[in-house]
Amino acid sequence: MKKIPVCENHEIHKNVVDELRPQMLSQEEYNDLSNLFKMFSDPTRLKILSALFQKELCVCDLVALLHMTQSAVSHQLSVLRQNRIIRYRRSGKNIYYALDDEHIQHIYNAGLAHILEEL
Amino acid sequence: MKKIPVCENHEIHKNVVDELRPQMLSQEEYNDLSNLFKMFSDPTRLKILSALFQKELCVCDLVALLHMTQSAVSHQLSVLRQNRIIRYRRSGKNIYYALDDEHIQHIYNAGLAHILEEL
DNA sequence: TAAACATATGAACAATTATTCATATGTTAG
DNA sequence: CTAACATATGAATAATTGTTCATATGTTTA
Repeated sequence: MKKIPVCENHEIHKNVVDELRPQMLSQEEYNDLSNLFKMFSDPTRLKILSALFQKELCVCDLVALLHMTQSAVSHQLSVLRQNRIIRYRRSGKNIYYALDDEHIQHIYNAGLAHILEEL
Repeated sequence: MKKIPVCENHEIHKNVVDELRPQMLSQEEYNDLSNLFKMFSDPTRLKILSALFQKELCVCDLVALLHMTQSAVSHQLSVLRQNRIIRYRRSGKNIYYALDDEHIQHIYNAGLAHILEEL
């Protein structure tokens, strides 16, 4: 004789959950938010972002700075671009990338504060 | 006749890169930081975190709130635990989870501010 | 116009990840 | 002690992801 192992029948717990529910975001908002944080979840992208915090840079600058292939850097720039984290402008043969939003640095710094405190 | 397509020979660009380099973090710091943000890069984990911002909860509360299997929730709790994002305490048959650090909510809010502004 | 340069992009591949299923562990009630 | 409950965990799997390789696109120079 099997029972579903979920404690929804406990009245106390049910009330707790009912109180929480209205405060939750929508599925779409959680998706958007997780996609945003995904942009910060790779070391290469973090390097690119922290370089762009300092100044606008072209792709070859980033390639030289990161010691990575041009293709790998370009692919990550493409991801950041598509998620509106960075923007670009063309200048002759070069394409210069820059941050699209000052929020980005704020998110980055909030994370950095956390890992620097963990010593 | 092939040439390496990297603009390091351009003196201007080289100076730019040399100025940036000392400001960069170490590889290990970028790894730690990306791992931290990875914790926020999944909708299920974000739901768990935003629920725990409000109050300490046991696993079955989260299962009821998220409408997910106990196993899926438990696995994500395990990930968050191992990364020291949340802590737990046992109380009888239940295990209660709570945030380990108030930085977590700060990072979350910084991200949330960004997506809510994008309307 | 052709060659060189700077960057982008598609396909392929290995690595990582979120969930499910089955089962194990630890706790309490009877 | 045994059954029921609450939670954890290992294995399997499908989906996602970061990099590489090869090649395409767009710009400038000669």
